Amino acid sequence: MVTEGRALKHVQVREYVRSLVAGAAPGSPAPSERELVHRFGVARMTVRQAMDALVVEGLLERIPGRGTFVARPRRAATRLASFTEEMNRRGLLPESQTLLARREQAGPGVARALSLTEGDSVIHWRRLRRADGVPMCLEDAYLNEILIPGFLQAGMPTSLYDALDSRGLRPTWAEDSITADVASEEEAELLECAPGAPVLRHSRRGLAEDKVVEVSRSVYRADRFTMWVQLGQES
Amino acid sequence: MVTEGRALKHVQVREYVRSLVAGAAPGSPAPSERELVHRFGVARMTVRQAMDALVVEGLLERIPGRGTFVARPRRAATRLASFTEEMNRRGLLPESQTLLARREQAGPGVARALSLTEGDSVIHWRRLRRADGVPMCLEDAYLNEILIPGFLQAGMPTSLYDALDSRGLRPTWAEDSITADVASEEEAELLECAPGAPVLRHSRRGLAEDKVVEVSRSVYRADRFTMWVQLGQES
DNA sequence: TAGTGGTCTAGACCACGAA
DNA sequence: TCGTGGTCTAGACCACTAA
Repeated sequence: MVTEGRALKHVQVREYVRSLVAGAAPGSPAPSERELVHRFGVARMTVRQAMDALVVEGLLERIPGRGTFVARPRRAATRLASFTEEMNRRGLLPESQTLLARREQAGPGVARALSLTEGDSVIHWRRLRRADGVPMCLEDAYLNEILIPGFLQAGMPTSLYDALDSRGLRPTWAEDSITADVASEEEAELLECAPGAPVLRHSRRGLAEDKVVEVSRSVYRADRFTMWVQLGQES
Repeated sequence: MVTEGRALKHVQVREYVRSLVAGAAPGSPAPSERELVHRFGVARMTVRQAMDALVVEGLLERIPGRGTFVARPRRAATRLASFTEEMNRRGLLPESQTLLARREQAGPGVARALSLTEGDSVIHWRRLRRADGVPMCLEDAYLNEILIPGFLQAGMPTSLYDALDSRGLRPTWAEDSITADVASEEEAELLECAPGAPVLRHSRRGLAEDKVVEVSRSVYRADRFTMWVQLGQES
C-alpha cells in the first residue's frame, strides 16, 4: 500500500493533475498553478514543470489570463497495425497458416530493404492469412535474424508485431508501397480466386528505432480487402 | 539594423543556440547551460526554458552528466502531398486537364464524407492527370463551397493543395482508402488503357483544422503508378 | 574532482481576461 | 480589481560522467 519510495515532486503533481482530468470533457478547467502550489507545498516552477509536460503531451492547454484547460484531444498519429489488429478492428476473426518459416540467405532486394548485405542470414516467413475463414492475403515477411535471435526456435507467434513488441522491436515507422495488379497462378490457387483477378500488392519496410526489422510483401484479394490509411500530423 | 524592440530573454538564448547548431552534425555539443548563463547574464532557469523548447522540437538532446548535443534528425511526420508535388518528386512533369468544374448538389455519399447535408452545394472538379504526357489518373474532387467562396470564379488553379494553402485550408490530415479494381469502359477510354485493366482506386477525406475541406476519388493506372506511404511517429 | 544536466526553492513583475 | 499564466532571478543540492 506504499507508493513509490521516492517520487519526484513534479511527477507527483503531474500524475495528480493527470488523474484529475482523466475523462474530463475538453474545455474543463484544470487546477490553477497557484492552487497546486498550495496543495503540494512546492514552488511554482515545480508546478509549471509538471504542467509543461502535460501541455507538450497534448492533454492540457494554457490560455493566458484565463487558466489551464483540458485540451481537445489531438488526433493520434498513425499507429502501425498488424494484420491481426486490423482484422480485429473490422470485427473479423484473423487466422494465419504458416506455409514457410526458415532461415535463408538474403537476395539482393531483401538485403537492400533490410539494410543488410546480400547473402546475410534472414528469416523468411510465408503465411496465408484468413479472415472469418476466407483467404484474404498471402504474406512473405523477411526479418533480420541478428535482431531477433532464437525467433525460429521459439515457435512462431500468432502476431508478428506482438512478438516484435515483446523484444522492444515493434515497428513505429513504415515505408509502404501499394499497387494494383492481377493474381498469378500460384497466388490465385492459394487465395482461392481466379488467375488474373485484381489484387492489391503491399510492400512494407518496418522500422523500430531506426533499425529495419521487417520487410514484407503481401498480396490481397481486391474483392475482400480495402486498405485504410490515416496520414498527417496531430491536427 | 535594429533587432526586435523587446525580445524575450529565453527567445534570445533559444535563437542563439539554434543558429549555433544550424547545420552542425548530429552529436555535436551545444553550449552548456552554465556557459549560456554567463554569456547572456541570465538565470539558469531561463536558459533551461530556451533549451527545453529546442529539445521538445527535436533539435537538441540532453544527456545527463555529459551535456547537450545536436540530436539526430527525427523522421518528419508524414506530409500530405498533392498529385503535383508527388509527380515532381518522382521527376515527372505533372499536367492536369479539367473535364468538369461546376457547382452541384451533394449526393448522400459526398455529403456524408464532407460532413454536410444532402443537397448542400459542393464544387465538383474532375480532372484527367498526366505525367510526362501520359494519362496517369482520373480524379473527382468534391469541395465544401462554404469554405472556399469564389473558388469557381477565381479560375481553376494548377494545384488544388496550393489553392487551399493560400486560404489556410491545406489538409494536414487525411483518411484514405485504397483498393484494387479493374477499369470501367469510361475510365479505360480516358486513361487510354484496356477496359478491365488493373487500376488503383484511392479515396481521400482531407481535413484542415478539423474541417473536411476535400473529398476525392481517384483511379490510377496500375501499370504506371505505385503509391508510396510513410506511416508512424517521429522515430 | 570538475563539469554536466535534473530538480527545486521563494520569491518577483508583467500582460491579459473577467467581473 | 483580482486571478491567471508568462517570464525571470539567484541561488541550492543531487546523480551522473569523464578525466
